[in-house]
Amino acid sequence: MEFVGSVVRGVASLTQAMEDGRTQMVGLLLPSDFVGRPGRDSAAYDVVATTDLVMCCFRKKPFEDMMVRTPHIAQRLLEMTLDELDAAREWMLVLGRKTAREKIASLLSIIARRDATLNLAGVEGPLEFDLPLTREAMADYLGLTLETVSRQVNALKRDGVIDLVGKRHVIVPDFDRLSEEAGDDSDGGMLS
Amino acid sequence: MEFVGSVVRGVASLTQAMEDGRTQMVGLLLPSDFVGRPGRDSAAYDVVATTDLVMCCFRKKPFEDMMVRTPHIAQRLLEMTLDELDAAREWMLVLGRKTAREKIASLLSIIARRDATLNLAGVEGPLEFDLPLTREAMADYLGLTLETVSRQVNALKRDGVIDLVGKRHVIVPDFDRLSEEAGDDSDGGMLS
DNA sequence: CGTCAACTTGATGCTATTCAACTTTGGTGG
DNA sequence: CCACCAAAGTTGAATAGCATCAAGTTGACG
Repeated sequence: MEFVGSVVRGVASLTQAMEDGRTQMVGLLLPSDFVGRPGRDSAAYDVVATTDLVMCCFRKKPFEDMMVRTPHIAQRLLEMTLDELDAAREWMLVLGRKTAREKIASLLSIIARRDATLNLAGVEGPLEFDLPLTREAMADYLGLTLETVSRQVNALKRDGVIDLVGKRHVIVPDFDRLSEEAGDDSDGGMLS
Repeated sequence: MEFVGSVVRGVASLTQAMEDGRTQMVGLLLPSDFVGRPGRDSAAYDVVATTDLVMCCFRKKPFEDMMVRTPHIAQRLLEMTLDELDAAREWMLVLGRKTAREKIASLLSIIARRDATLNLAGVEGPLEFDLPLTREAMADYLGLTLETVSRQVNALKRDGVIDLVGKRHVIVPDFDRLSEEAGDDSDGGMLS
């Protein structure tokens, strides 16, 4: 990898594969995410664009030089890396302990939240967004098969947790309901 | 969390839990690992010692001040965090895509490797170490139940991949064999 | 020698996978 | 404009793998 940079528009995925073809997505790169590993040569993972993608890139070497000269940048990068580490660990809980339905709900919840904050919408009222992933990509992210993804997405639709327009456009009428389904259950017992 | 520090002796675990009790270990802290989150107050996870533990601690505030004054430290910390991120992502593949048997083999493989590098032993000949984790802790790390852990550990023993002395002391006669079982299959096809 | 936590083992059921067929969608060229 | 195709997605039936529940067993320690 000759470059580092950050995603401006579109979605890319970071995947890891075994020789027999089993694949796990280990990172979802949405707009504003940083890509690359200053101080490392090894490209440990495959980076693949899953939609049309616009990135803002720097040659790695000059960037690293700048890092050494500008302590602020290293500190900012450390913060971003800690955020990524948090995200990775949150995802470990999803992969290790959640059911298929909860996994789907978790993914939709994350994308919805990201999309909402980016599009300056409040968390009130129905959220709405396009899935930037195929069913197969979702399966690779969630540690499921694409068939199971399909079944559970449609189950959530049948149960009114989400609504679908076509196969990719998702409407979330009640975000708290989705969070419950994800097992995140943020609010606990709100009133009394 | 008032402190940051690093593990000197013993093992601690970083876990995340859902309200209903499901638990996922998101990090295994072995000697030389760093603990804590400079620049963050939130204690996002539970840190629990799983054996007797000796740590080398600093109060967080002075440590952060030192970080600002000494760019080197921030850069070293960034490297360590990137390593942790790699480890977390490797573990995502384990959690998402590996079978119970492969998960067990992966865990043993990691502990064996860590233990070997720490005890300055080569990777040749039989490796030998004590499991620093109960079956339940292993289950929480692997996203399995403790019963499945027990069954698969004993299956690996029956198949001669490992040998057990008591319930905790593990002997690995052939590390490559263990790697194969873990699905890591490093060597591929060595001779022709 | 009794007790408790860690661990093992067995029987059963459920969830997600597997394999296979089928449908929908969007794009291409006749 | 429509027939055709490939890629994406859906659906069904059968099965495997792990979870669950329920007894046991072992080993360390008072």
